[in-house]
Amino acid sequence: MNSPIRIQSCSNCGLHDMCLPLALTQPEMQQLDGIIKKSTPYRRNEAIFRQGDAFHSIYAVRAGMVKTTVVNARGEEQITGFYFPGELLGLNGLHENIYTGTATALETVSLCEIPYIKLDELSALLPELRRQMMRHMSQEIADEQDMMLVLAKTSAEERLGNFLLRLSQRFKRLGFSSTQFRLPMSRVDMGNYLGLAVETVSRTLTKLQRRGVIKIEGKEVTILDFGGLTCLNGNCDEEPEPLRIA
Amino acid sequence: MNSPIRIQSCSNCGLHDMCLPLALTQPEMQQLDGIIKKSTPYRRNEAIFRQGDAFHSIYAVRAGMVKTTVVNARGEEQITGFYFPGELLGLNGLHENIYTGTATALETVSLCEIPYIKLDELSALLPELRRQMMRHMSQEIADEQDMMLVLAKTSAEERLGNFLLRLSQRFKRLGFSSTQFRLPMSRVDMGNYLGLAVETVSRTLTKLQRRGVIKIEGKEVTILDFGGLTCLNGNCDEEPEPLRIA
DNA sequence: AGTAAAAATTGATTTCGATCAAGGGTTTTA
DNA sequence: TAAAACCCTTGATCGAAATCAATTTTTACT
Repeated sequence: MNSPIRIQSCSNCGLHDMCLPLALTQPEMQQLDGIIKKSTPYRRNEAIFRQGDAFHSIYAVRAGMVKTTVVNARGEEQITGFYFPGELLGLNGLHENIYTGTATALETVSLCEIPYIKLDELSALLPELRRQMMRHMSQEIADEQDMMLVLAKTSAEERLGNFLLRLSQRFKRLGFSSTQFRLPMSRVDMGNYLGLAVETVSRTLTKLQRRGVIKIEGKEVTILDFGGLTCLNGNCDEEPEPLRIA
Repeated sequence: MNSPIRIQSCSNCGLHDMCLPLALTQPEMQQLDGIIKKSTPYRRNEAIFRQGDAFHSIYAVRAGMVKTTVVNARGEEQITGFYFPGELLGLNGLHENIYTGTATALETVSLCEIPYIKLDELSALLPELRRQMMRHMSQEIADEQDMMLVLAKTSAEERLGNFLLRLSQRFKRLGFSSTQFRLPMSRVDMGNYLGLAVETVSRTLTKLQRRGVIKIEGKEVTILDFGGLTCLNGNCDEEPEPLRIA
């Protein structure tokens, strides 16, 4: 039913499958084991770290999905990202040694914990891992800038289309079907992330379904027409077909 | 008239004033000089790097202000940030060796260029500089997440209020007045950054002025009531005074 | 299994900000 | 110093999505 996405542990770094192909010697592997802790699993809705907590670790997702949120002074909450296996959590904690957001498990989640104080030690041992981490940070900056564009400039339909496409790509990268997958988050969460009311999310999904671009049954999504979705992002010449109401 | 904000070069790292207080020996300083290039000044509207260019360098702003933009497939452009002296440009280029955005000088700008291929060399020479860079990246991630919240959840008034406050803080950090400063960007740019139409920016600034929170004459801003602005961000108990039309 | 609680859908109405339109200012450039 | 290009402001209208409201479906719990 609600089984989390699970991937094999990376045979090179022991973190996850998405690692660089590092060529490690046996003693290096053992050293690594002493630094990186495999955490006990987190359950649905359990917090991994909270906004304002003292920063102590970066986490790599091994299985399951995680959301991160920030809260402003007025108490409004914004989901800032969904994290898949192979992605890193807590990168925004380094600059002032405080987590600037909260990470919550969307389902049963298992993680690797990399204590911050071991980071230099780790860097020395594995310079490639450090570079990898910087690439992850760079990726996150680029992704968030794209998200700013989405939030500032696009319609509800475009946002949902873009969102589904990006989910699809990530499932594909993990070796799962890119045309059929299970949404790990609620409609409320989608709306929160995309800056839309739940009602708008629901209506828009229905609209896309009527148009024959997707099929959606509860949390199960099937993408029927990638072209139609890509169109919404402007990657096509013609405008999408206007909805013809029966 | 249009003189860029200029700060003294950092006596430690030679990059800028905002650096960590690094204790460098004379030979270390000389090595650094060979790695970091002081670029020729860029003029208003000149591009420093463009979206899609091969990634080659990270830049530190020494004087003047810079904006960065991303463009989506439909050709819509979004300003993703304004960069002040002491801040780093190009951090989003590392992950796939391509700049994922464009950086443009808002006024005459001088920069330090740190070639990417020298980055490892530099890291070895100055581990503290590497940590500093990671902190900058972390800061950028956190800032952008805050911006996502602003774009997804707040009204035009709140966005402008938040924007002016953050500008004010940055001017203060550079040793300038936090209550009176010159906006380095046009109303169009503000609107673009904040996800608002120019007309809305203009109207909202007028409204804030009528309410006596700010005074604005062209590009010169005076903040008259910090409390009033902070209120807009939810950092106060009472709601802001509704505008009483004369 | 049965019930309570939570999540999702659909409809009606309202609202904030986009868009359209026009006029006045202010820098550039020749 | 003209004129051209751009920038800013204000007004009127319109529309996409928020909000309010009600029902149905799904999930969680005893």
